[in-house]
Amino acid sequence: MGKITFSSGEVYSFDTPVSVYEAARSLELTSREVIAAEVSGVVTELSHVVEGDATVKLLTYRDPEGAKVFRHTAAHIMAQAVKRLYPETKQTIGPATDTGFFQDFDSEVSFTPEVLTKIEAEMKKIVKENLLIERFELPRNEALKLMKEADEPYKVERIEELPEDAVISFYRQGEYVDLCAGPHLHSTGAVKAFKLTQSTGAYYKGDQNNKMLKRVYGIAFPTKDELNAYVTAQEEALKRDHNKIGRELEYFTTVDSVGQGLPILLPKGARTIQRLQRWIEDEEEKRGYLLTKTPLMAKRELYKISGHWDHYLDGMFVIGDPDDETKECFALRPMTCPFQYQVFLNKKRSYRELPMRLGETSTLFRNEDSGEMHGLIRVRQFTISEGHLILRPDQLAEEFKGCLDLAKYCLETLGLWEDCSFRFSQWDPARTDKYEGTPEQWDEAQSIMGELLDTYLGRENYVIGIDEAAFYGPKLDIQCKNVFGKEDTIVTIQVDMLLAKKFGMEYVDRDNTMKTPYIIHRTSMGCYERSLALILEKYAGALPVWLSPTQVTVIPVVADFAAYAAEVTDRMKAAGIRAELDDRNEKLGYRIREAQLSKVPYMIVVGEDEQCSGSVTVRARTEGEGGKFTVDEFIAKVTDEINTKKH
RNA sequence: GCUGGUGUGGCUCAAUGGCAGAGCAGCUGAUUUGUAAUCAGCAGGUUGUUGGUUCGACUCCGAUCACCAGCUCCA
Repeated sequence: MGKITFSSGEVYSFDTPVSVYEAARSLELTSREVIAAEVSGVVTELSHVVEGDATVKLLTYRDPEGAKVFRHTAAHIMAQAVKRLYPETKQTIGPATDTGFFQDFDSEVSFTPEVLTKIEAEMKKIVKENLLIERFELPRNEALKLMKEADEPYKVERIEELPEDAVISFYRQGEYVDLCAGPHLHSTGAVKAFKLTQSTGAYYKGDQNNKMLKRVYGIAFPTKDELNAYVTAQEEALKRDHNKIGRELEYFTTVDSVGQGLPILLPKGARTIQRLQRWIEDEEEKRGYLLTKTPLMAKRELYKISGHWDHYLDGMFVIGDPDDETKECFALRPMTCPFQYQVFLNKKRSYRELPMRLGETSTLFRNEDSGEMHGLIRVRQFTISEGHLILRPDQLAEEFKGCLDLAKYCLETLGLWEDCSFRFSQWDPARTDKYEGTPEQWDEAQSIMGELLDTYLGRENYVIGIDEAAFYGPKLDIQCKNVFGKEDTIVTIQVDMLLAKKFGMEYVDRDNTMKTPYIIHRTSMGCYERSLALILEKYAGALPVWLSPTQVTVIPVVADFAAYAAEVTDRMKAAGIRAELDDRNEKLGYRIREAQLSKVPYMIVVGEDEQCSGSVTVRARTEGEGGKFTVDEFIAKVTDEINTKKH
């Protein structure tokens, strides 16, 4: 009748339909580790019955698809436990995620840590009961009847939303039945190690106009060791959290009376951002950018032209009464565009002046919702390496590439490029109220940008995000993950014609006609605060030498050598190295320890030997970089690292 | 904004309705030391703020602010 070809090469022939498990078992391919199967490219359960020729790959937890099946079953076990403990709870969805699983419930129960502990205990029972997990399918009307009888309104709604011809499947484990596409494990007994990690709120269907459901997150593994290893790894990752080490290492702080999302950059943080800023401004100057400096606020009238007043008012800090048209009203700027455009608009422009690349270290203000702020990553006042390129159509491709090259150069230099991914953020044609412009204009901008992205990045290297565009145009967002695995945009490059038209930006073309230029909005390394946060996490606080607030700490062994230590410090400072002297009356080992805790790249210890020979003994943060140097050698070494921005 | 959690000196934490405490950091003094914490003393708190319950509140209840995670939203 047919044959099953396993990915390991074995072939099983059969005359009557056979389950994957039976076939694999007869060939002795199963083990306790096998948890699901991919049959002719479709992930399914081991009990799946094969009726014709098929290729089969047996999946374990080590296969990403297998892990998802495993976690999904863990989610069902949690739902079953919740239904046992709190039968009034209504179920909604409960998928596996990249690292674990969650379930959304509609329930009066407050899922406090104590309640989670109770649920975990019930889950343990369900695992111990080792319930068989059975799939069954029902016609639509019977499926609806079943879920109505079970009083699961969200499931009823889900079935009603399914297309007419959809297969409606359910999974049963013990007394628990759930509408679910599957697949699942063979039984509940395999989920040996799990932990419920947190409970939060989540809007039904992700829409904040809907009811807020209660979401419980968990993680699950085949063994306790794997669970413990994961928990330990998470704890280690959190030690890199910029919000923790950035405060401990005194890069920034926050003050209640200053307000949310308004971090105070301490001397170390300010110094590092200053280095970044000078570097970017110089780099952009080399690449033909013209530096501008424009106001941080403007009258309501400017934002009415740009569209911010209609589309972004909630995001702005307004000074004055926005509804009183008889009085002047200002707003702090949330974006630089309308300000920097005034530079172009200053006089009549010729095609010969294009491309005009304008750059500005631009401080912006955005009135984010109170729950949005996060350390230095999401704040209400921030400074970005802003730029607008005003272009003839024939210059668009090359200049777009130039922006990509610059972003790549910046992120590579910071060491973040390898952690970045690309996102083509488009508008949502169904939500025209959110966006300026016509569908034709959006189609034009998006198709141009799509072509540029296909050419310079390759289609396989970016994902598309619908309804993520700026209100005036599509964006390429370069995304970087923080220590919690959450993605944020670090660099953005946007193609826009709408605002140019709104502001009446034109140039006289070769044929003496007026043309509207294309504009690229872009950042080169993005927001300074956010970049600092990400490099603090990347390097666990041990910033590359060129960005370290202090590059060398000079420590005399005893006070007798303080004068020599001071001389060495001064020589380094004269050479442009940020050196500090630590000649406090503390034990040598103690001062070394403090320097290490501060993550300074180099510390220099000087005593009698060094003073007599005019040398320094260097202890480096990174292994292999230390040793004994003459002062000049060491200055040359550090200077080289600063100049090459080594990391 | 919503859900859950947290809030005690600069930092890390103790005190489970009955006297607010420790270590580190800080200050003063002593110690003159060769590679991860020298010794002693001193000072530092209206327990985020605020209202209530109580003979009595860091502790219980309400409000509010901030911080953390998630949702939604965004550089």
